[in-house]
Amino acid sequence: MDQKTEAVHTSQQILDIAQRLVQTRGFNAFSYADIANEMNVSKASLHYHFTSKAKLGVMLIERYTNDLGKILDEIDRNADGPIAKLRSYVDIYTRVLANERMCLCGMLAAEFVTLPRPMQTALDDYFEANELWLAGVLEEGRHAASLQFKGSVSDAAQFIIGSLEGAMLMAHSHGGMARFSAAARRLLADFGV
Amino acid sequence: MDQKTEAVHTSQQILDIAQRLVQTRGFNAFSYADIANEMNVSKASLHYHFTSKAKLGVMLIERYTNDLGKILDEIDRNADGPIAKLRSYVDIYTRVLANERMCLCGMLAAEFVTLPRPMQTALDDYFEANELWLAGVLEEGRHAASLQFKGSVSDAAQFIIGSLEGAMLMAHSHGGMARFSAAARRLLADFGV
DNA sequence: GTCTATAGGTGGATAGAC
DNA sequence: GTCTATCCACCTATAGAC
Repeated sequence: MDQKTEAVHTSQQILDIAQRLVQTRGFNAFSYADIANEMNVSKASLHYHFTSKAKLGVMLIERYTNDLGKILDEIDRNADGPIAKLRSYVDIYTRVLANERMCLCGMLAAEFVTLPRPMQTALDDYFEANELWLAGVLEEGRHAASLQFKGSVSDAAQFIIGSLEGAMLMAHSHGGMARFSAAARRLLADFGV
Repeated sequence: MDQKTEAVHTSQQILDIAQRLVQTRGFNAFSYADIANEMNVSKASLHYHFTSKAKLGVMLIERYTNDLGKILDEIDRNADGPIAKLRSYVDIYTRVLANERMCLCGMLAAEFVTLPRPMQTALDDYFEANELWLAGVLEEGRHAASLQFKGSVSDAAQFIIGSLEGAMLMAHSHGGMARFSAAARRLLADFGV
């Protein structure tokens, strides 16, 4: 492996570990030392790849948003209709929780006021992306009469996001996967799924 | 005011400030220094009232749980039937958010794995108290046919708690009170309210 | 009950050698 | 790219005077 490949690889590994730490402990409760210990490198090495914790945080959110985009694209390509899309969307959360993690951005939402501005902005983008995609699915479902719900699609989209994040938050600390699954089933049922 | 009264007053004031800081910033993102600055006393004085941050945290949760108990008792005395009780329960969250705060225990739930054991245990008790009370209301409402929902009362109670905490979490950082109110309306509607 | 002073640790970040 | 060494700010907590 040449230097550049190695560099990319290291950066990715740092992001992977940092992401897991944020998803389990939160942004304010992990440190460069945590990552350094796990990788058996010095803290200074990490600063070579990410000059500040704030920038590392922004990169985490942007990568997470990007990964979500790819998943949503794949759902759009493969899922057969709004009901399947909604189910697949819920499955995203299920898989995260199965890894004993919180949604990265749900965790960061709790810490929102303590985060540096650039991270707050990146968070806004993440949730907006979720909302826009969901609104599209709901609109499609309403038009095809395969989904039943009242009110605006954006209100409904925001409700779904909030309920899933909240169910995840509670399941992560109290009740585990069984609790989340029950909540997800009930939520889907509210939309006729 | 004698010494004892003064002591109680000071402890309460510390708890009040600490509670607000946890509700807005989280347990890991506030310090004795924050409280000391606000009260114009030294950090050491605070340690006289609460020897450790962990104990302060436990006291916060216990007081919060206690206050909730009083509110629920009052709802039980004054509210006319399950529908009114459910509405009043949602209003508790609304009032917290109107103060530009998160639910104390919702915030702590996000930080759960980083909290000292005694705080985790106290958190369990808080959510169990919510769930038990809600389950009672739901049972009553199902029996009187004033509330409509499927599945077990405890699943439904857990769903309500998760959805409200999640709606609050999202509203706190994105969308504000309007977003929470819309979510609360939709949630109540799902139970025929 | 409150203070000053301080201990002992950890945080993020930088300089400069290799 | 990684290291050691170091800085400075902040953290929780304690000792001891008042």
